[in-house]
Amino acid sequence: MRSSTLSKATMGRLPLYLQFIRTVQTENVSSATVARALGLGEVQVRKDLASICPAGMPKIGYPTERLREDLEAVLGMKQTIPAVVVGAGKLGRALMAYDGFREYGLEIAAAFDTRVTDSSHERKPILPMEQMHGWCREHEVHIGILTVPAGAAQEAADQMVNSGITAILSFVSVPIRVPDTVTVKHENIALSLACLKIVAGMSNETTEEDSHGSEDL
Amino acid sequence: MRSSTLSKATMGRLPLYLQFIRTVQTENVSSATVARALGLGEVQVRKDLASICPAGMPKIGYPTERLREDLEAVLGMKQTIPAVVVGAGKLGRALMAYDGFREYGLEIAAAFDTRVTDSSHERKPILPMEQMHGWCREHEVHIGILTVPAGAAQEAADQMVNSGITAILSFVSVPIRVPDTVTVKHENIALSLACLKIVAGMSNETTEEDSHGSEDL
DNA sequence: TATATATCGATAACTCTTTATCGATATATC
DNA sequence: GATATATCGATAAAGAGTTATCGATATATA
Repeated sequence: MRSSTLSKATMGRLPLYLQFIRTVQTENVSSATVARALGLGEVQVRKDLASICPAGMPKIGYPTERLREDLEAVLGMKQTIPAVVVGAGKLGRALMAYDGFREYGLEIAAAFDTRVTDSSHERKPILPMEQMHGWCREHEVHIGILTVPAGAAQEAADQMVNSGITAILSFVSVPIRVPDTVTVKHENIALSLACLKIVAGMSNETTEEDSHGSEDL
Repeated sequence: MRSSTLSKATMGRLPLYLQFIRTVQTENVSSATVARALGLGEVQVRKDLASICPAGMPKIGYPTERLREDLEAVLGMKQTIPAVVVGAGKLGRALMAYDGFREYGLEIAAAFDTRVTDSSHERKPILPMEQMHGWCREHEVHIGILTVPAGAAQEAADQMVNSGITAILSFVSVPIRVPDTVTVKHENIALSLACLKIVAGMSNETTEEDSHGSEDL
């Protein structure tokens, strides 16, 4: 199992590196530069980058172009693959319109909803749920974004799984049950804000001890 | 309370517990039940809960009501505090309409944008950026959600800081620079999806050598 | 009352992640 | 060519987080 020594933690930082590397203009970039820009430890950056790009050179750093390519390769951004949105409410439609996905090799191809509202002014089709199965099979879509109301989440998820979706990004605040073969990632925005509230010390209970400014959680 | 023994990891799970506890109907709930429901380890749940609720009893479990209260207390949900949205685009307006924040003691009070579009049909005001400073000071708002285009992010963030915002939830994909006194949490949706793409094994780039299915991340 | 059982809390063992240290090397300067 | 310096990769140490184990205890049952 020595094929990918990429730990979860490292994996989570790779997109961050890519984001920054894309802004670098110089031919080479050192771990120290990256570390400073992203507020990470220099050694950590070196360790992360070494694990995916063997082109680092003493005194020089990493060749920017090569590093970017390697990052994109590992992150699977060479090709753009399609995703669907399930639940064409406000959030769902906002995500459809969001063009930031392309940078990461993803494209939202369509949305599905039980109530098909007017989608004539949208650039991408909003289709009735009944068509999801056929549509996803036909277009070989395996990634779905779930943005339905909590009450409809489980049923929608079931239909997604049934349609061949194997990876779900859920914005629903309740947990959903899926087979082991399907991966679910919850993106609880309210929860994120709540954490921020805590971190920012707006709740009487503060974790007052880490003074070295790393502000994740 | 001096219980600053709450690790980041634990902190991140507390809202998850709260979410589930709120659905529990029985008078008491055991760590095993919670663990099963959330797919966590039984011991881990016990450790987490023990750190915030001393009312666990052998053979009984935790008193549901008491546990909920303690969770809400630690998470600072006793009182609802206001937040503002900066950038009233599609995502910004979708977040304004999202009512899941209240469950976590947060409420979006208003939005600000450079171009003030028609907000007469919105329940909450969308105001011009120029008014942010005064408005936030007057209403004592210290949490902001940043949903402007990447190019406008830094300037908007500066204005937020200047308006007294000390915690920012950013949906912008570029890093923003803020003083040390301000906490920023990035919520990169595209990035989340990208990770999912990797996890779901759609980027055949991860395991080139023989792999035994090391399913990390 | 005695025994059995479910469950907690604490300690310890383990694993994962981060940080520190150090020798090696590419380039620059003398 | 010799020396200095920036930077890498590797190894080791330290720190966090997770999982396993075990004794203690509240209730149930005989």
